[in-house]
Amino acid sequence: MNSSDTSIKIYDSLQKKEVEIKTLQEGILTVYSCGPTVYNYVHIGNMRSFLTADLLVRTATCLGYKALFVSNITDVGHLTTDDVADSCGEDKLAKALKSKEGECFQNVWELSEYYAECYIQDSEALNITTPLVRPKATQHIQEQIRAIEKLIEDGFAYVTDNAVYFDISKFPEYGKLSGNVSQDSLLRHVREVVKDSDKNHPADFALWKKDDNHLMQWYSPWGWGFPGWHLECSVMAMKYLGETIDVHAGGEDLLFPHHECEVAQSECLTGKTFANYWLHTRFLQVDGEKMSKSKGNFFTVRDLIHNQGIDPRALRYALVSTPYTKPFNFTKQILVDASKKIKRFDEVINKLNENTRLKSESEDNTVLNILDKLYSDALDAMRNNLNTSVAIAKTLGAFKQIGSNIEEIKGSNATACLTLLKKFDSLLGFIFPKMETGTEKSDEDSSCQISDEINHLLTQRINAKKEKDYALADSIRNKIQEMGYKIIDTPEGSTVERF
RNA sequence: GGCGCCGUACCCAAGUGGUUAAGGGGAGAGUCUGCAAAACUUUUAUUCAGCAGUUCGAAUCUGCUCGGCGCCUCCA
Repeated sequence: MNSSDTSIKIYDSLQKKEVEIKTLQEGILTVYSCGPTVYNYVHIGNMRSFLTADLLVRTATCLGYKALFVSNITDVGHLTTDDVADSCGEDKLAKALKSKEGECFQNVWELSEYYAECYIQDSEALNITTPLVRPKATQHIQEQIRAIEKLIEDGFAYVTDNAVYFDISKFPEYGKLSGNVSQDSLLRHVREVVKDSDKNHPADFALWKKDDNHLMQWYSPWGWGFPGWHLECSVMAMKYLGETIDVHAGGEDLLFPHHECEVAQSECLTGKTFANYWLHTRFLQVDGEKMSKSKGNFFTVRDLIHNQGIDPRALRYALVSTPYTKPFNFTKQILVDASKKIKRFDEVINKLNENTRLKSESEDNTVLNILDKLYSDALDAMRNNLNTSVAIAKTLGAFKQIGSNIEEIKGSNATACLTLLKKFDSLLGFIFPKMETGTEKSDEDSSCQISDEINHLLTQRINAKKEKDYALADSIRNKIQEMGYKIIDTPEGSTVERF
């Protein structure tokens, strides 16, 4: 690998090995990332998988690709038992409406609108690249109906009294993505829940459900009803990115049935490969266990950022600290470590900003050259299957480099360092704070809450120190610490900050 | 039952045929400091779950054993 190499390697779930991405069009990378079903706030596990797509897009962009990125919002059709091909069970949105949290909404439309908006806010907080389009399933019903009509016309789908189904026997490759090729594994869990005796094969999946009682329904050639969950992604990916896309990303759980079904219906629609590469993010665990509400180890992005005061950059740092190919064990410790690093970033950046105003004394570019090399190493790591662990190590190396030479880095050198750090930031996205639009309050928070009382104590301590009354100085420090602040003495004076 | 993953220091973790086996946390030492804290410098795995094999060469490939886990079942 050398610095002019712009190839990107990823682990492709279809080929089940690491491969180099050959884009369909030179210099353009199309990425479709499966977004959330908006029936609740997104949690950190959702975000980890969205972050994978984001990192791929960032890496490609840093390498000079034009990355075309689309990420959907599922706001209809995702049933609670979509696993089974029959798509029976309750609509997730309808179920959410009936739940306690759902009481404040007039209807499912309002509910999905609300959670979709929250999802976008949370994505932005975590500095996830804004997609070109965030298509919603409900805004693409006509496209889905047309796709179903074509599938029926071409003999890939059939109609029963209850639904329109995709006929998996017409697509011999069904199962190629998930490895669920045996009849046994296809049938295993379908048997118990067959609701439609007119189905050809129990594993045939629904493209359209006839249901004139559903809370969200549309009129179709097959009467009132709603689309199946899998079709929306096929239709929207093709609409915005073309019949074949380069990379399709999502959580590992989507591999089957969701992505398997997408492949089948898309490839039957167009006769072309749907996605050349499949990128699946492994699950996130919390303290070694699966994250679930019942275990009480369930974290939403909003809760951590807004209620627990976690810097969104620290959360982002933590969530990407282990490559997407490995399960990630989220712990409080990781978040604490990440927060410390972010704080350090800020300190270094502030100091650099101050130093830009000083006159540069030397023409020595050693540090800059080292930083340049570290950046190219980080980019190489990202090209190599999004190895965030190494990329982060290189980033920390850069900060260490600057930190140990900070007094010598002045003027144009300081400016050049900041420019380089911005390159690291465009790759990894957690170094510089996002420009806040007034919702974030952490800055004022810390300054506001340093009350007059504390400032008074601080002054008293400084005076005590001047008079070499260290016993008094220490007792004042203890007092301040009891109030939840720690003292930082610098050559320029003393300040406090929250623990 | 089927498919798949993982086991690297006290902890997290990168590394997938030849490297001094990254990086972070923790712990120890030093610089600075009245003392702390922070920061900086530095030390911390002759060894990669075990055994056998392939190879000039293995953490990395193959086989077996032991241990942990995921998916196929709500999920990103």
